[in-house]
Amino acid sequence: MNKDKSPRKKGGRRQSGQPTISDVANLAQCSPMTVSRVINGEDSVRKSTRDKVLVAIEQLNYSPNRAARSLAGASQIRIALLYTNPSASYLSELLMGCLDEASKSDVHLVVERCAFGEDEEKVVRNLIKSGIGGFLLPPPLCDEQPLLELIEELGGKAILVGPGKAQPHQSAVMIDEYQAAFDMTTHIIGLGHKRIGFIIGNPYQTASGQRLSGFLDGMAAANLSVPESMVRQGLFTYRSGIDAAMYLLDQTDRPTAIFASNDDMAAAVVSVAQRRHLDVPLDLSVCGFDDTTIASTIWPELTTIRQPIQEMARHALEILAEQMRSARTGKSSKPVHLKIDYTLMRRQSDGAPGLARSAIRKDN
Amino acid sequence: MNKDKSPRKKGGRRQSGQPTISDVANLAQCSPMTVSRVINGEDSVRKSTRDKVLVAIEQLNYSPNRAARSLAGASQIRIALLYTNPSASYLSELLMGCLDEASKSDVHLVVERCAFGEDEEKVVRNLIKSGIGGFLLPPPLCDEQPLLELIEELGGKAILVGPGKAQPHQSAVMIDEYQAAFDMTTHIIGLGHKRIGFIIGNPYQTASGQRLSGFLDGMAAANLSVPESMVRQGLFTYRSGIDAAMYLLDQTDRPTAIFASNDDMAAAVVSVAQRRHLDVPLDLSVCGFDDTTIASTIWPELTTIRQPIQEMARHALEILAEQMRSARTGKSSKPVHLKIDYTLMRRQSDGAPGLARSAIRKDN
DNA sequence: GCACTATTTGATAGCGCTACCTTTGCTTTG
DNA sequence: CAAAGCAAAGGTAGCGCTATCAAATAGTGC
Repeated sequence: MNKDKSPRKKGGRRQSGQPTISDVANLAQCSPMTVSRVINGEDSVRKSTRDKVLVAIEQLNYSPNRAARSLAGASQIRIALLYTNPSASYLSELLMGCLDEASKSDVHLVVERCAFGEDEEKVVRNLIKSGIGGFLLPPPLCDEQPLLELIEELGGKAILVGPGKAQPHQSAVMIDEYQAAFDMTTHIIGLGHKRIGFIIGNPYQTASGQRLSGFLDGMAAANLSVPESMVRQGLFTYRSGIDAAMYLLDQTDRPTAIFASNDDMAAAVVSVAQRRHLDVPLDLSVCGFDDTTIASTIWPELTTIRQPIQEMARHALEILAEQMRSARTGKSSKPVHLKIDYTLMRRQSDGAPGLARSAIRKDN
Repeated sequence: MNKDKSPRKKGGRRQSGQPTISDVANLAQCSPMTVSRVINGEDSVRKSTRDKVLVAIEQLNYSPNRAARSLAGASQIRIALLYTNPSASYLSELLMGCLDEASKSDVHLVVERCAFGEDEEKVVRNLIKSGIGGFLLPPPLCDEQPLLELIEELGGKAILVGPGKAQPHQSAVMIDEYQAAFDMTTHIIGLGHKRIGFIIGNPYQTASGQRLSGFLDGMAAANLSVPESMVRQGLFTYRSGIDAAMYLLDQTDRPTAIFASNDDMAAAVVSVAQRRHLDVPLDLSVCGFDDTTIASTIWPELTTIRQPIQEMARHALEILAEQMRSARTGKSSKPVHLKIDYTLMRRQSDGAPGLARSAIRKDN
């Protein structure tokens, strides 16, 4: 009946001007259903047909209408992104990644604050009751065992973003914290440092332990000893970084480099050093971890480890959505543990120790 | 295959279990159409009927299905949130507010990076071509006249979030920058300071001028003079804050308080002060503006002005969506300029001018 | 070749809602 | 009292997509 590009017949209420699935079908000379199949990656479409459809999609610059899709498909997967500590930069990157993927895979994303240990349970219960089936948990929530158990008990699915260590029951997207710390340590050693201080992160987050191990093994691998006085506990906060830095720099044989388990503490180290008129990086190299905003705000900017948080978020959402979709059709799926590559961001806070540097060309 | 426990007649594909508009209509003994009218606040419904419907809605705890709504209504308002400088904390707050409101008012939100001055035009053109009708512009994009003109020219609508100054053609949601700076100045004076330094923000952002005026007028209102040596240009960056702080503190009669036009620069002031062994706030009070993450990360935490960014974002999106909706039905609407209240966040970086040590200790 | 599964494709019928038009039930008037 | 006017309610037909099932086509073994 409806022939073609006569855009409106009587009763036509179309307005968006966007091409529809039928437009594509017409161009590709097949039925809308087939186009739908191609879009949804079903594999019962012959290669030649699929290609024709793909070409038509490309040509029309078609993109499916979300509203129609979720109406018809009754799919509407709903996922909550829980957060506690609004470490803003982390959160916003996370958000960007999630948003992007959510709109791509047609997931309804709900962002909800979930105060650590407090009303946690209530929040989760409410969300599940309101139809949320999946949870995206960034640190430190992803390290909280009771929360994970609660979600599982209530029939929700969870995926962990950036946990220090993978859990057997939940999927996770993470970087190799241990390896990253190891690499950073090796990098510092490569600069010529031998006496290197380390500030441990919050002991309740599993990542802290991984980073510490990475550091220790990195030192061991270079046959460097780590006296007890060169390792100090911190809490991931700037304050704790100040205390730890003071302790480390008070040692009679002070370190020529300090590797802090996150950027906030590293920034604190820089501040303490400068108060003591130690030039960073000339007198003291400082390295952080995470590449949060503060790392590139302060001066000198921090050499640190960057996690591709946005990418991780995207993957996490994708995996979770996929698992939920297959769960709906009865299939159960095993937890996936995806490791993503990190980057060592070389900036201005590190260099060869002391005089050695001025003897060497100062080109970096 | 097992024929499932189909609780419905064949063809019934409902799954959500949520009540639909027809359920409400049945209960209220009227047609779905009437219910729709009530939901949409049309006024051609008799009071008695409307009440019956309202009761039914309440009873069933009905809420309309967004997907169906936007499919049928062909509404689907699409708004892009453009950003340049990923000042993460600002962005994430902005995002949270937008997300929340977007899902409430059924707006499709697209978040897009728009490099300052660079491919700006291309980004905007593409977005408009892809059906985006509205733009949410946070600083510094909201101060860029060419961008505003481009959007208007292409038929898009824009709303400015936190511009220094309202534009006659665009709606805006903002705080009173001038008044906030004035208040902060008055606050500092109230602490007992007389010699107060000021660091100006990036001269290309209109907010900078507003803040400066607020400061100057605040000083004038207290009959305090502002020697030229007490005001220094900055660029909103930490680096520029360091330079400005050094300049101000190098003056023979150095200030007892410094008010920086944003938190990054204020943090830099603290750092410089500490390097010179000036205690903050005992020897020098420091105040910032914006309440970004760094303000509460460093030690001492900064006293600063907090904008309720989330709330502003919510309002902005709401206003823009409303304008777009009415624009579609032919009505045109005047730009709205909404002023939101800010808060002076009192923290640890300010206090009465210290009497104790006036001389600079220069030991280690 | 023919019956008999696989594999692909197509037709149909909605998903829950609203635009648009028609009908109903009153008032207004001449 | 009929013609007309108007407000309130209902009916119909999709919005763009997918679930479901039926049809067509291709692939198999005897």
